[in-house]
Amino acid sequence: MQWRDLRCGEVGSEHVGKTLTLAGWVARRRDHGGLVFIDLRDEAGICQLVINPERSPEAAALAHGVRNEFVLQAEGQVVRRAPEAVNPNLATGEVEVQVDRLEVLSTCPPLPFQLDEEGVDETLRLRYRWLDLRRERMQRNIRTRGRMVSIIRQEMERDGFVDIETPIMGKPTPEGARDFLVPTRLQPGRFFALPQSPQIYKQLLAISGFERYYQIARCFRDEDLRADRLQELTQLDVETAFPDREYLFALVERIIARIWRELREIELEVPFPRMTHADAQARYGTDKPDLRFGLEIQDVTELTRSSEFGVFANAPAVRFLTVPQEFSRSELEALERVAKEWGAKGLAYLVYDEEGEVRSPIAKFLSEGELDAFHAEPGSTVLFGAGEPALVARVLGALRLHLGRELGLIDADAWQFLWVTDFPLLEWDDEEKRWTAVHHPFTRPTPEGEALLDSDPGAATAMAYDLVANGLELAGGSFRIHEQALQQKIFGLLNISPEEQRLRFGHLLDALSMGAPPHGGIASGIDRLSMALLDEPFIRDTLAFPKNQAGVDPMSGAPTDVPQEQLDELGIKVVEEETASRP
RNA sequence: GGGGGCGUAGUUCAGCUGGUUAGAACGCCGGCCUGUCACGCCGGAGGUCGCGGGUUCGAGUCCCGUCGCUCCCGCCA
Repeated sequence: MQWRDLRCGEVGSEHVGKTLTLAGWVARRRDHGGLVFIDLRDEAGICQLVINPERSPEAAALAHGVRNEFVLQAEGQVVRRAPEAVNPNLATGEVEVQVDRLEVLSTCPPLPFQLDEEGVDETLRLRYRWLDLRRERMQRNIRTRGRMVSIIRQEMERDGFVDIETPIMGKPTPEGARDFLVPTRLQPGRFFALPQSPQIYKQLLAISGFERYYQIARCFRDEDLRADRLQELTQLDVETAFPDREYLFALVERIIARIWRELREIELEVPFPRMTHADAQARYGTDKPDLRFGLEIQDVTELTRSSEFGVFANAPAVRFLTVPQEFSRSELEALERVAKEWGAKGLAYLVYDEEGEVRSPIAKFLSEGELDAFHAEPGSTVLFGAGEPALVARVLGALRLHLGRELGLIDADAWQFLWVTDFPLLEWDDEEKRWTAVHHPFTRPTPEGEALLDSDPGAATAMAYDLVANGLELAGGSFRIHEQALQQKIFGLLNISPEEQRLRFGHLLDALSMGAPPHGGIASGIDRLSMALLDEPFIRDTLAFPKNQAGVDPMSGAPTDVPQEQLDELGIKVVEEETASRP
């Protein structure tokens, strides 16, 4: 019998005297009154061993000198501990075992950091990740993530999706993120690329007749890391032939609802609400609105077109936020700094004090009609954004989020899932002077969008959608282009020449020409999903072995230099030493 | 590529405007304690204040540079 079986219920007298064999880490040892107490930790929790030197001199001798984090194996009998007879704040488990025999399986020096301490330097934690992972929180994260993936697989297979692996070594992609490249000895001077996603493969599978494909796929992007961003990420990758958006949304809702129900005991309301991308931009200034609080953006562009205030009159967009708080001069300066960080030139405001009097440097330029339109309750502040619509949205969206956090408007226990639909198809890149794909170049325009491709491509909408939860993007997908001609047209708009199209995407274009069914799907970041599920602010703590923010693994030291012979074989010459220091 | 923050004992941190031998807690080592459980009590070891330079009679503290970490912007179809 294992002690963890006892923990399912209360330890009763029927258990007393049962012999147990158990093994685990020594979490703590105390000597008291001639007895030795050892808190033994295994994956199920903590149980306490009591060693009486008179009853088992052998065990006592072994226990002597045992510090934290040794590995022990012990045999002994369960001792019942009546709750009223012991400290009610019993911290080391409900089961106590009187030890008859004990063996030290493995010894340990003092640890480089204490496992019960929070805020330990991340480099240190990553360097000794095998210790860090012993901590309760990390055990919970990794185990919960495993159970989450298991639920995902069950649900996908229940609906007849086939798990198909796709190559890790593939072809570099010209669009999107930077590729990780892999040289090969058999083809010196040529490179594979690690997949940024299995996008083209899954489309080819749909064309092959696998009408329901899924994969828990590893993806790689050689871009800078963030608290919620990895270079090497895992995603649930889904593709269907003859796609049905309602089915895909319902599938994802079903999976997520089950995950939250079984792993968090939270019942989510399904179906999740929906909002168009245009609506999200206008009302929340972002494509991933956090709906746990209001503070919506309002538009007054029409009204201010004839304003006496030049900044408003000349701006292509004027919008504002009404905040239920009277800000001081210094608070407004701090808010202006936030606005400037996001690209605003300044921050115009109207403060209504407790008497309802207006305090503002711009009030004197505003007409009666304007002041009426902006009017707010006493003890509140109106914050303006004026300029290009995209900029105004970005600035006010950032201010809204900043204020939501600062003013404590966010209900930390709430879960606000949201489908954002009808994304734009294309986006103008001012630096490169060309259109780029908002989602990816294989995304299908809506029928209305397709009609606009020649006249006003920037206004074309796409059959693309994202799932957002509490302001975090958890999934995204689209219907794909399944006609060769339309795909070529989009490539053309993206400024990819026919020669380049052939070179980069010849296989896809050929496949599209050979009876490709309509297809589409969705992908969801498992790491982000874990973050949300676990309430973890840092994505790296949802992974067993992450890299640090510099993309380095402090444990192994990777990436490292390689011997010259290895490079010679690959036909690679390293021209310039990187300035980054080596571990 | 740019901006902010941090770097002091094994760990987490304190160290005000520059001023004796740089502190605390936890951890570690030794001793005491007959049921401890954040045990308690007594004692002890442990520091190139990231590194280099400068200002000063005097620098953990001020200045410059540099390295590392972290958060953000850019970037992330």
